[in-house]
Amino acid sequence: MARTSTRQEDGSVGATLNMSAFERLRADILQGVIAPGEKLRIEALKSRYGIGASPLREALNRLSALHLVEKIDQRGFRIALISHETLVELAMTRCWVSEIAIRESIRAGDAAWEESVVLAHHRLKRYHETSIGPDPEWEALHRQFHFALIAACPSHWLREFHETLFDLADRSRHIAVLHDRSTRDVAGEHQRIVDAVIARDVSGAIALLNQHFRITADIAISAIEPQFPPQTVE
Amino acid sequence: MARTSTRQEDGSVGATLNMSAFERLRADILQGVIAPGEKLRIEALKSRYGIGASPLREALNRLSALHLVEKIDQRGFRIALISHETLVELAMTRCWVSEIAIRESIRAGDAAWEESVVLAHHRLKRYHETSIGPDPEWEALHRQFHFALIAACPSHWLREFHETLFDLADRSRHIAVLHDRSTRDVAGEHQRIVDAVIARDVSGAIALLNQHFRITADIAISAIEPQFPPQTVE
DNA sequence: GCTGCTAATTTAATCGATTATTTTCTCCCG
DNA sequence: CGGGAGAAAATAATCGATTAAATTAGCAGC
Repeated sequence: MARTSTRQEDGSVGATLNMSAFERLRADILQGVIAPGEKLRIEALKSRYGIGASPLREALNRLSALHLVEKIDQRGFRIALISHETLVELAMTRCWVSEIAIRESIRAGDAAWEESVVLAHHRLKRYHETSIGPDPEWEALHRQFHFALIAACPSHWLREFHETLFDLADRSRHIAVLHDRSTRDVAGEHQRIVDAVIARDVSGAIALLNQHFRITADIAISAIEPQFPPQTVE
Repeated sequence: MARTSTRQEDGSVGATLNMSAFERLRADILQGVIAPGEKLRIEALKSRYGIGASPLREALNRLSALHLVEKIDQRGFRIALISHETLVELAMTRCWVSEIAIRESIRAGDAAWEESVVLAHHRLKRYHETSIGPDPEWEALHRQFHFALIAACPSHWLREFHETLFDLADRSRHIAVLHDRSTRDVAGEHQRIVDAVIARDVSGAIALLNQHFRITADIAISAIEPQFPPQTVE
C-alpha cells in the first residue's frame, strides 16, 4: 500500500507511510498534542493515523533515537517525560552546543550567511509585530531564525544535534505556553542576538543565546513546577 | 517469535530481535565487516542474521538516525559512506564536542570520577603493553577510557552524541587500521591526556584531545586517499 | 553503437495474522 | 482485607504474504 504521492490527504509530505507517520507523530509530540509520558499503543496509533503497525513502529524507532519517544523493550513506546531535571539538563546542553555552533558559524559565515540571518530575523520580527500570540507560522519563523544563526557552522552533525535539542525545547515550550508567556521580551532578545552576531561578537552572542535558552527553560520549569511531585506514570 | 532470552545463540544480548539486529548490525558496521556505501538488501540481511524483515527494518531505522546507515526513501538502506570531506567534518565535530564535554566533565568531576579515569587508563595501558596490535578487547578498553574521560559531564545528551561520533570515528579507524598503524604513539597520547585531565588543565586536555582526534582522522584520510576519486556506488 | 521505451525482475514498503509478553482480573488463602 | 497464583485480556513483537516502486533487460529505431 505504499503511495507514490509526495503529499498525503492529511497534509504530511513523506513519500512513504513511514515518513508520514514520523512527521505526524513528531508534529503531534512537538505541539504537545500527545502529552509527555503518554503510552503509545500501536493499535491506538493505527486507528488515529490510519497507518499500519510496521511503518508506525519504524517511525517510533527513529523518534526514540531522537529522544522524543522512549522505547522500552517488550513494553512498547511512550512519549519522553519532562521533569525539572530534564529541563535543567536540556537547557545546559543547549547552551553548550549553541556555544560551539554559534562560534563556528560566526567564524565561517560569509556575507551571504550574514544576510540570511538578517532576513530571517526580519521575517520573524515583522510577523511578530503584526500578529499577537504564538501560532504555527510564528513557530516556523522562529525555528528558521535560530537555524539561520548557526547555518554557517560547517558540521552538519552539530547542526542536526542542535535541531534535536531545539525540538525537545520546543515541545516543552509549547506545553508551557498554555501557562505563561506575557512577561517575556522575546523580540528584544532576538534583536540583541542578531546585533551581536552581525558584529561578530562571539562571546556576546554566546551569552545572549545562553540567556535566551535559560529563560525558555525557566518558563517551562515554572509551568510544570506547580504540580505535585512528578508521577512516574500518567 | 520473540525470544524471552536475554542472550541469543549468536552472542547478541537484546531481549528482542529488533535489539539483536541493531547490535549485530552496529557491530558489523563498526568493525568494517560491511563496507561503507554497501547496499543493505533486506533479503540478504534476513538470511545473514536469520531475522525477519520487520525487526531488521526497525533496527535499520534507528541506525539511520545515528548516521551509521543512510536511509533513502523507497530505495532502502546503505551503509554510510566515508569520504575525505566526511572525515574532515567528523574530526572537527569531535573536537568541538569533546571540547565541551571534557571541560564540563573536569568542572563537574569529583574524586571518584578522577579515580575512574585513572583506572580506565591503567586498564587500557596494561592491556596495550601485554598485547600487540588491535583487537576487540583493546577496542573495548579504549572506548571505555574515552567514555570515562567525559563521564562526569552532566548532560547525558551530550555524552550520547559524543558516543555517536565515537562510533563513526571508530568505524573509519577500523577500516583504516588495515592500512597503517605503526607510527602512532597512542599510549603516549593517552598518557598526556590523562595527565592534563588529572591536573584539571582544561585547555591542555582540549588541545591534546583535539590532536588525538586529528591524528585519527589523518590516518583514516590517508587510508582512503590512495584510491581513485570516490565512486558514488560500490 | 547509442537512445529511449516497455516488459520482466528485483527489491522496498506495507499489511494482516500469529506468537510471545505483559498486564489485568479473579479468586483463594492466610 | 492484603497478597499472591493462575487465568483471561490486552498489547508488543514478529512473520509471511502482498503490493508498489525501482531496476534491469531486451528490443526497436535512429
